[in-house]
Amino acid sequence: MTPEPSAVPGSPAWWASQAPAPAYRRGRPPVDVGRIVDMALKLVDEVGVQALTLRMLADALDSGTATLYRHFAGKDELLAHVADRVLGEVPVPTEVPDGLSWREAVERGADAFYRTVRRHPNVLPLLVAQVPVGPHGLVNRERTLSLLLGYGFPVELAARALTAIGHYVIGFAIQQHGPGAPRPEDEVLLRDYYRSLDPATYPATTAAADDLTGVPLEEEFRFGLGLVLDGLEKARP
Amino acid sequence: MTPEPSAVPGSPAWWASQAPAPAYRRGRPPVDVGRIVDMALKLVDEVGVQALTLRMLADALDSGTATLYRHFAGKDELLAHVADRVLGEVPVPTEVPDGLSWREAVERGADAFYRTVRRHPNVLPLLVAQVPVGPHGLVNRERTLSLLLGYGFPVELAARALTAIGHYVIGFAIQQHGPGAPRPEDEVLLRDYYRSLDPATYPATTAAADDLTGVPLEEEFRFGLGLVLDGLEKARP
DNA sequence: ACCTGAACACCGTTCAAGT
DNA sequence: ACCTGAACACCGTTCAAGT
Repeated sequence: MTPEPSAVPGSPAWWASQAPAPAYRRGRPPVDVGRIVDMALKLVDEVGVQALTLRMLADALDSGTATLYRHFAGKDELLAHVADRVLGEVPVPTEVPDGLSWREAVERGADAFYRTVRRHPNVLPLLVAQVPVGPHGLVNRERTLSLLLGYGFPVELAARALTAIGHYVIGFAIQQHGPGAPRPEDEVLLRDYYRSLDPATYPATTAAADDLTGVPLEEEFRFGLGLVLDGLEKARP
Repeated sequence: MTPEPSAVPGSPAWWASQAPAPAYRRGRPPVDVGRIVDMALKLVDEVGVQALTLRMLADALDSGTATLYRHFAGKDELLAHVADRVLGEVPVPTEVPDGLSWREAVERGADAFYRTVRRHPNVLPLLVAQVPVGPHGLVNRERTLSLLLGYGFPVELAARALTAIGHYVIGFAIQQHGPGAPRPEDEVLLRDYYRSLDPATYPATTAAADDLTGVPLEEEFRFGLGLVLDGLEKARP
């Protein structure tokens, strides 16, 4: 009945096996988990997940790679903590805000989530890879669900709304801001690329070139979110 | 005026620099690009992007890693072709289908896209990483845009609808089917995990445990897609 | 002219030896 | 009892030597 040792880092079984406060560490270790995760996030923000090296991280902490393995089973596990660390930055209200309609409150929540992940675009591949069930992910889910329930959503609709909106925000963010997305200065290149296509073969794409690129991202984000909220409005009892 | 040599594989500039039919290869090489990409896709389907090794791929092709570099500049470039290869499997209608409302046609298109990427869950991280502007991605975008235009969508709305729906499908698929998503047999574990949380701390999550897990995925997919389409219906002139 | 064995630099991970 | 230098196996990539 030992906890599954091969649980995938980031999976529910794995998070469940993680001690909330690692009791095996006594005294004040020279590097603690929080410092490692903070520094890892800083480096991921700078160079990306791929380019982050455990040696690089260890050097930045004035330590060695072997030391990291005293706190984390491996790179994947470390990255799962980095992802949850970012979710901890999302400001999720703890109670139903006064004088806001459900729609305004949900819009505000989705917006706060979006703005947080935009600050950490290189972390997006980690967030998209799995359903976030780390400590901060759980708290955020709980607060958002009870917000919806507080607005009178039936449990089932609240659950589905949460999934739909979460998917929308993450899906939008990674495709617009993730590593590999066109950088702002490349947007004009993408437009030129669409324009340079043969209009005989690509009539619609060349005609829509200006609408497919260069649209202010906030606006595009709000447009798609608005579609989802329109749909939810219709689904509400 | 040489083509940017450091263009990121998969980016517009990079695809633009790719010759449609590599003219530098004369005669019949023992391994051609198509065979490499097909085999790479097969291996990615089996073991995932991370675990795919160029040595593994070379062995499967009875070749050596150095040979692969005669056809691709590196692993990233190879993977960009794998991603576009999958987009080539999506059946996108070439003209407005008879007797279908725009909503039915769009629903059908999103569904076809969803079913294709579900067959290649390990490829999802590649699709999500960048706006797909490879040859097949371009053709799919063109056909879908002209479908919407054919139904009378204004150009701008068509472009935004395409982006919103594309984001929804990919975002949903990677979070439900991508590597790291709970496997079907783990769904019950995720439910037990939610249920096992302290109801005092997580009242909403424990109450919604059954609605957050085990929902048939087709149904959940259609629900969220329906929301977007409801919104589009409202936005149509 | 095209292919490739063998090497290179470097990665994640481990462990015996330090303090 | 805790930390870590140094090594290990293996990765993506390169190039000189083959045919």
